[in-house]
Amino acid sequence: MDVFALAAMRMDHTNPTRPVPPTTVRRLSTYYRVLGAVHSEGQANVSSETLAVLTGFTAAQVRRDLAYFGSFGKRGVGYAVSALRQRLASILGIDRGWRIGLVGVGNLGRALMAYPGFNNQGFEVVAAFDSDAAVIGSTVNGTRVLSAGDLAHAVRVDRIDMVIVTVPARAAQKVVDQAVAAGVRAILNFAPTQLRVPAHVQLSNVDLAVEVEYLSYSLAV
Amino acid sequence: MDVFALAAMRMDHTNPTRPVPPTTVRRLSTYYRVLGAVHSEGQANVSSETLAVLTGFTAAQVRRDLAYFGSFGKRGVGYAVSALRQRLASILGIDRGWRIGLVGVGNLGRALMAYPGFNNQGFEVVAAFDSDAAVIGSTVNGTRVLSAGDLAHAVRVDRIDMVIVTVPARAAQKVVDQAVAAGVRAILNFAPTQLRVPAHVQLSNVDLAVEVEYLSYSLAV
DNA sequence: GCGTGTGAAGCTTTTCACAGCA
DNA sequence: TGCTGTGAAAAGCTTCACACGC
Repeated sequence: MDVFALAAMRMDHTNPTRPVPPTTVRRLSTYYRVLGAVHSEGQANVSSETLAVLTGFTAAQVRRDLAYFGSFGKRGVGYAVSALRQRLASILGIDRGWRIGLVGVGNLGRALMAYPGFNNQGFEVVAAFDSDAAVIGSTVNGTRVLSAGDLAHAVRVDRIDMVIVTVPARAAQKVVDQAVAAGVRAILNFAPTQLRVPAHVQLSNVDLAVEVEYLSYSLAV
Repeated sequence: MDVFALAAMRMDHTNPTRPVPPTTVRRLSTYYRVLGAVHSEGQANVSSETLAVLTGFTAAQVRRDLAYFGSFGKRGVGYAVSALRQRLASILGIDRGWRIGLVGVGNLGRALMAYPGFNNQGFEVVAAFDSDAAVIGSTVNGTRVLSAGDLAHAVRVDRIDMVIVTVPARAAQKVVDQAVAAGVRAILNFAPTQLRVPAHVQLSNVDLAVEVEYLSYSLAV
């Protein structure tokens, strides 16, 4: 492919021309979810104003967010629900069947394995891991639980792209080191601790205490 | 108390003089957590640079964040670990023993009830609720599980300040309406749906799908 | 007429860089 | 000397408001 073909690709409204704010990417996820509801109600088109009501964002935000990826709405009409939903899936990469390994089959790990939109919508938990002999060998949500020691091997054999970490904080870095050494490209960390990963590995953290404490602050003011 | 006493209160470095960015409040939560670790290592003082390494934020962010609430560090020395930790607890309001009701005792609800820093650190889950007869009456993490129908009554009798919602999306609005009508002041919502609450009620949402999809986007780019 | 797409303005948040105090 | 606290600059993000195309 030559340089002109590459330039054409960039012009076809599949790739953004300007940098996309991280805040926008996080909102895309919510648009995708509510479009599912709109779709199952049989609506063919939806306006930025309606999406604003359904998501809690503003209409201007909705239009700006979607416009990063091309002109996708029709003036006077709105956005085609089904096409927009597919487009968002493609942009978010959740149409690729990412292969996920989940480490730590406690309550949080089980909750995530059963979460609507995790094991189905574009993600497949292909293996789960734990260090508790009472859990190893059992099946959770249709996925076999392996020994934590098998993580590196399984990452390679099962071609795991992403690891979700739901182990206690003290065990998290070791898990991540093994996963990274075995070639994992992304880590989603739920353990309340700061993890170190090489620059080529994507890391996101979810701290379950942050939002409660934010609410506590709001009440206390 | 006269107007001068009130003015003095505002000058005593307990209350911020400038508006505090929400981003700062969310980071305070992380400072509080890592200060616990620093404290148990016996460190008396800690610099903004060290806090930056431990949290993944920048040293300038740390100093700016803490300075919203007063001059709390010593130049050339850093921040007094123990005093800063107590101060953050006071700012975040997590020294007040907020009384929490948790609705939806599935895996996610159980995970939160067992979460370090939830049931202890300043929050007390005083009652849990579910609609499943197989769970009602049992005890989870030392808390009795009541019928979801008892929510409004329990909010009043047990003086519940905050409700954590870990029910399926379709059941969430009803739970919130009951809790709000009974006088709850804050809602922490884990259900993937947009909730409506009156302006005087604080609402925070945690969407567990957002960060996985953000990682998916990062991998797909 | 309706509702998108987007310059421009406004606001928020981060980063820089250094004066000033222990 | 070391490290905080903070003006000022830069970067990032949201909102406004309206031209334009369906």
